[in-house]
Amino acid sequence: MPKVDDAHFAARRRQILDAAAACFAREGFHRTSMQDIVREADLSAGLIYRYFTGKDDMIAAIVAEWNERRTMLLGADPAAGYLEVLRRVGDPQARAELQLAVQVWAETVRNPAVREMSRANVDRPIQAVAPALSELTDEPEALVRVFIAIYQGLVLQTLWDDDVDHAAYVRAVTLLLAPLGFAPLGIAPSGSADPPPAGQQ
Amino acid sequence: MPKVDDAHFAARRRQILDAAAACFAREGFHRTSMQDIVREADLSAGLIYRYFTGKDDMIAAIVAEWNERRTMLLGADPAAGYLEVLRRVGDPQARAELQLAVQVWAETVRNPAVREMSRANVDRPIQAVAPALSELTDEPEALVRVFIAIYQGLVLQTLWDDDVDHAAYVRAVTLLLAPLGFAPLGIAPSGSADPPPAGQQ
Amino acid sequence: MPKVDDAHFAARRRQILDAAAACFAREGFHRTSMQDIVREADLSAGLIYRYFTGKDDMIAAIVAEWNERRTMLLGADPAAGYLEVLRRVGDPQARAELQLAVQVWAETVRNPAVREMSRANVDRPIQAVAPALSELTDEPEALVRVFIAIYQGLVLQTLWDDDVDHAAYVRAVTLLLAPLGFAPLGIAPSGSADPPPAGQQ
Amino acid sequence: MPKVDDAHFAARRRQILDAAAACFAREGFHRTSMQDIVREADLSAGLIYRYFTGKDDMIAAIVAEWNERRTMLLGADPAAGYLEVLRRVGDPQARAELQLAVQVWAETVRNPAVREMSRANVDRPIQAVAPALSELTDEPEALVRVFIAIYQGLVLQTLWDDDVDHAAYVRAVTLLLAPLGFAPLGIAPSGSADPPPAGQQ
DNA sequence: AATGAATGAGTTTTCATTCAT
DNA sequence: AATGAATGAAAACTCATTCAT
Repeated sequence: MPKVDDAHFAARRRQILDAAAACFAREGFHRTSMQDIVREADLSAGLIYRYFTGKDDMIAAIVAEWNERRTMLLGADPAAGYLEVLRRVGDPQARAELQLAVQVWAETVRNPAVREMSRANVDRPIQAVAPALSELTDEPEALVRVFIAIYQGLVLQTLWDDDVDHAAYVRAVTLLLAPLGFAPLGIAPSGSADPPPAGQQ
Repeated sequence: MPKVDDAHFAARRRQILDAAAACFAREGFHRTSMQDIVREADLSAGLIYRYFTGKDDMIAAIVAEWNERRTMLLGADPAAGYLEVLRRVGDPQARAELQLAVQVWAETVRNPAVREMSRANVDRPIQAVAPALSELTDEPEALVRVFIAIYQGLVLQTLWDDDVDHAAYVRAVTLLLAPLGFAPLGIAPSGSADPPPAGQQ
Repeated sequence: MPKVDDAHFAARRRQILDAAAACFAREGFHRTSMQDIVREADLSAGLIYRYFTGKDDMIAAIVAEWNERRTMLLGADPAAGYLEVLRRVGDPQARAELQLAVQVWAETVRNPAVREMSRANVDRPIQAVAPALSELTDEPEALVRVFIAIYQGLVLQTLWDDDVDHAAYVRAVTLLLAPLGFAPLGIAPSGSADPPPAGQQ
Repeated sequence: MPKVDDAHFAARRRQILDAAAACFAREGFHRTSMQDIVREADLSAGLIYRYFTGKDDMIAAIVAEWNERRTMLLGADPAAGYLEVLRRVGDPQARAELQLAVQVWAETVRNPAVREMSRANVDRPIQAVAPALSELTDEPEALVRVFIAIYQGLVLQTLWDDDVDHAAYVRAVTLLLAPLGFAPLGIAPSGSADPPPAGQQ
């Protein structure tokens, strides 16, 4: 087989990363053996090492890819993106992704590279959104952190309980945000509870 | 077995669990070898198996213990306990505990027993607190979930960034909760310790 | 099994080193797998790593031991020792040792630690014997080097030809050395050629 | 196959053998991977197998070639050639060749074909030179063996010590040979470059 | 009760070799 | 003729667990 074109190379890489991500999401990084990935990807052990130097390299690649996707989702309009991300958590199809996210979080503890990437995923929104919040509070960074936490916690709770009511969760979030007059996020207390007290900005 | 032996047994168990928890917090469950624990506990490899049937048993024991502590902290007065727990996240001494929490979260994905315990940690506050919130919203469960998420996300962000301003975070939380007139949690929108000023802002 | 006494430890180490040396002598360092050694020593793979960090560690230990033996042989009386060493080459029982020596020589090329040890095996005799030769030549170091080469070459040639006549070889050496009046080495042209010039001790 | 292809074939073979020899000299036969050779030769993995059946085949080819060169060097006039070979050891440019020689020596232990070739390298000079020495000793074979050993040992010692004084070594050799009136080898006890004093045969 | 030596299956990774293109 | 992607067996090394003492 002569040198294969870039498309093939990319497809193989995809195949490996997808297999790895599936395994990692299921069993975690360190309960997944290279053999597991080889089996899942249905190719030979040796081939993997032409694409990645080892498991850590694959972890890094997966986290980096994940970050890119996240950045793109939030990129254009962080406010709208945030809601989109929040809603996606409730999508049963996204379950593997949530599982993977939690594995990544655990990996941040011992893997500085992964930690930095995850941290960047928090810092970027802070940089992007905090200025717009400075009218509401003089500590806008903390407020963005709370938003992000609200997402992160939802991921965990969704994994632990199939019956989490995501619509209600989003409504509860809007209930909290409405009093801030949080138009920038496009959030309005539509589906639930009382309308925000009049007179509050 | 006389009383002394019970005490001895308990002390040994403690010694092992503490060593294991330290290792797990540092490296995660599945990067920690039994040898690591043996070394940390400074006892013999064989002895561990008289106290635990294997690594999974130790994980279960540690998660169970961790949950007990959590339950106790929140037990009496979940509202007051919540703030206490939130503040503890900022304590540099608690770092290992945060790291361990994240490892437990990752373990919930593949370990049903651990998942059930973690889920119970969410369900219990919901049972305890939701009724008190039903005046504020007709979906109080979701609101409690948000509170818990706010804690969970803070844990992650604290692990990723040494410079998280925990006081500001708590203030941001109070800022969100204030409009709800959230006296039950003892949260007030001012600095932190003061009682909520009448009239707000 | 509780901690075992030093004698047992030493015996195990011996067992491993002997097995390794046998394999190395037969197949060379890098054609010998750890499994080969495990099989030869008739113990488990894991155990080896309680005694040596890896194959390089075993190579180093074997070379070090070999050097010690060599040093001792030459130690007291280098001249007599030299002849003894030379004669040992002809002993069929020593064949494995010769084979091992050649493997060590090959290893010196890429392994600095082994190279230094082998070099020391040349430098030591030079330091010890050269002074005594300074009456015969003003370049005694070179003369010692020649003696050593005469040994090294004999090792090679013995490995290649079962019919090398070692006695004749030793006589040829004495034939060369006799004119130097080389009493210090205790060598006398007994079996061959001309008798040493009269008056020489 | 037209003539051009033969030339091309030979050139490719050269390219592979040179690359292999360089690798082997550096790391030894069994620490050199086919990939190493492929990289050094800058061609494809598959191609090698159109020229050699495998690594052992390449080793055999390299040893055979090496022996040819040696034979040629000594061929015409073993006596003159010997000194030339001895001097070449001191040439820093020849280092790789020395390293390769030692690897070949190690390989003789387990590879009968290589052993036979190396043995032939000793036997040939013995056949060629011993008769001329029979005036000096009735065991001329042993004497030739000593000469060869003097060369072999010098190779080793040169590899272990950059500061070996090769000129002094040659002088020490002549010092030993002088009493034999060893004109046939062209060796004279004076410095080195001078022609042998007249009157000597 | 306690030890830690011993095991052997399992892990990651490398390698010689093949073969479709 | 030449390529280099692909393979799968084997290498080095680790690990949870057992058990004789």
